[in-house]
This record gives sequence, structure tokens and C-alpha cells, in this order.
Amino acid sequence: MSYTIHEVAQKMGISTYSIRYYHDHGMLPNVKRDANNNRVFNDVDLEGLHIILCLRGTGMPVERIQHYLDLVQQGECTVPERYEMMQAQQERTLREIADLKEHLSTINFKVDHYAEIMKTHQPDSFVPASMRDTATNQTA
Amino acid sequence: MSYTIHEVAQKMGISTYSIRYYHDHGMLPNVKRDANNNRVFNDVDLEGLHIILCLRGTGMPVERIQHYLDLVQQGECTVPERYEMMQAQQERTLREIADLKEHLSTINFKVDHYAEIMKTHQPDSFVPASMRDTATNQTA
DNA sequence: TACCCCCTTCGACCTACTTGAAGGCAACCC
DNA sequence: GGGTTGCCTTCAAGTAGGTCGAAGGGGGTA
Repeated sequence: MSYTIHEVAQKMGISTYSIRYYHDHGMLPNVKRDANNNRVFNDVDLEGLHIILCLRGTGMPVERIQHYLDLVQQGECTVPERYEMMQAQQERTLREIADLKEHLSTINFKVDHYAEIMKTHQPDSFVPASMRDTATNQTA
Repeated sequence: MSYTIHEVAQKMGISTYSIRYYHDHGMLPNVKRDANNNRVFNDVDLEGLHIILCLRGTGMPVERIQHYLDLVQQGECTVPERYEMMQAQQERTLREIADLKEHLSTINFKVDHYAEIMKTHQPDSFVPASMRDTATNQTA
């Protein structure tokens, strides 16, 4: 099965710009061209793109992704280094999820706080700031 | 209690550059200056910075954070809009955590896969790619 | 007075896209 | 056959959110 850059963009939920960017930076080395020089993608390319998006989505810099994909091309002797890279990324991602959960609880608190305020006020009591004492809003 | 920019940077685990960036872009409007024009932070500023880091950490653009902090300054009449903003951020963060978890499972799979390969091979069997059949490494 | 350290501002640089400009090629319409 | 549409190309410039370096000032200590 082969795909145009637009089809790939739609399939993967990213822009054609990003795909060209990844390709131009050597992260999709096996993408072919047709007679009109248009990029032609196959299912292996889609799989590669899936890995790229996974690693980018977990914060790996483009340069390190390039290196990882080079290792894959080089064959099985690079498995130990690939293993270390993926382990590092695993830890990084776990930390990021933990951070996000902490941020989320801060946000949850705000949502609940605002909901509480809105519940105890009539809708029309939200009057201009100039008519109110704003001293209590500094940390709200 | 008052703090220098370095103390704040250390306390919050970010660079002095970032703090100046947030200040220069109006996100820490109440920070004072001393006689030598150095920035002086108090506990309310730290709280503000905590919110900034929470919102940035969950992907809110600087411009929207500025707007949110403006709303806070404007007083209680802006609570409904702040509520909506925090709710949107809540949803966004939940989605991001879900995405990260999905990426994580892809990474976990790679780690396990590589661990398996390394377990079934002797350490000295990781020879140069040029000496091996690399056909099976395309999607590894 | 010299030196050191920390602070300042301003402007340049960086990453990872994102967009725009200019142009090629194919397909359709009249 | 010429014009328009439309998708593709490359290359260059723009953007967000920092990050860093240069140049310079103030204050404390020897």
C-alpha cells in the first residue's frame, strides 16, 4: 500500500509540514519519490513515523531520534544502546506523567474553587472589578 | 519574606533566564525592585510563579497565561471566564496524560523486546551490522 | 583602588516546527 | 491549445519559548 503526503498527514493527525520536516532531516530515509518527485510513503514508513511521533511526543529531541533510527538501520549489534535509550525515555516519560498529574491537581483545585464561588453567587453579582474590593483576589 | 532572582530560581527549579522572561512579559506584575534595580520577589510572587509553571507545564501558551493573570487582577467578576479556562486546561491535561501513557506502552514494548534479544544472545554476539542479515531490523 | 560577584539590559541564538513565496506538473474546461 | 485549479516541490523567513553572551553598573572586601 502506498500513500501521498496528505494521506499520511490525515492518517497520523499531523501536518504535511511536519512530515516534510522529518523527511528532510533524515528521519524517514526509505521514503520514495514518484515520477513527479512527489513523496510516496508505504506502510513501513508509517511505522517509522509512528515511532518518531511517539519519541517526539515524549520529548526526545529530533537529533536523538535521528541517532536512534540510525542505530536501527545499523542492525542487531546496536541493540544494547537502543535498549538504554528506550529505558531512559521510559523513565523520562514516567516523570513527565507524574509532573502532569501534580499540575492537574492544582488545576482541579482551581476549577472546584471557581465552581464554589459561582454556586454561592447569583449570576448577576459578577460586577466590574472597579466596583469591588479586589484585595482578596491576589492569589485566586 | 523576600528573595533574589537566584533564590527563586533555585526554589522553583528553573533558570533565572526563564524568570526574567516571565517578568519581562508581564506575568509577574507585582515584583518589586530594590535600590539597585534588582528584582525582589515575595511569597505572593512565588505563588504566581507556581501557577505560571503549572499552566506552562500543561502546555498553555504564554499569551493565555497573561490573559488569565489579567483576569485574576480584575477581580471576582471574571470568575466565570477563569472557570472555563481552567476547565479547558483540565481536559487538555487529561488528554495529554492519556497520550503519554499510550506512548509509554509503545516504549515499554521496545524495552521488553530489546531485553529479550539481549537475554537470548551472548554479549559478544553483537557484531557489526555489515556481518549480519539486517532484513529483520527494518521495524525493530 | 582593585577585584570579584551578582545584577542589569539588549540582542543574538536555538529547537521544532509553521508558513509564505515562487514555481513545476497534471487534469479538466472551453 | 490556453487558462485555471490544485497539489506538489524547494527554499527562506517567521514563530514560541526560552537560553545565552556581551557590556556595563553597584557593592563588598583586601
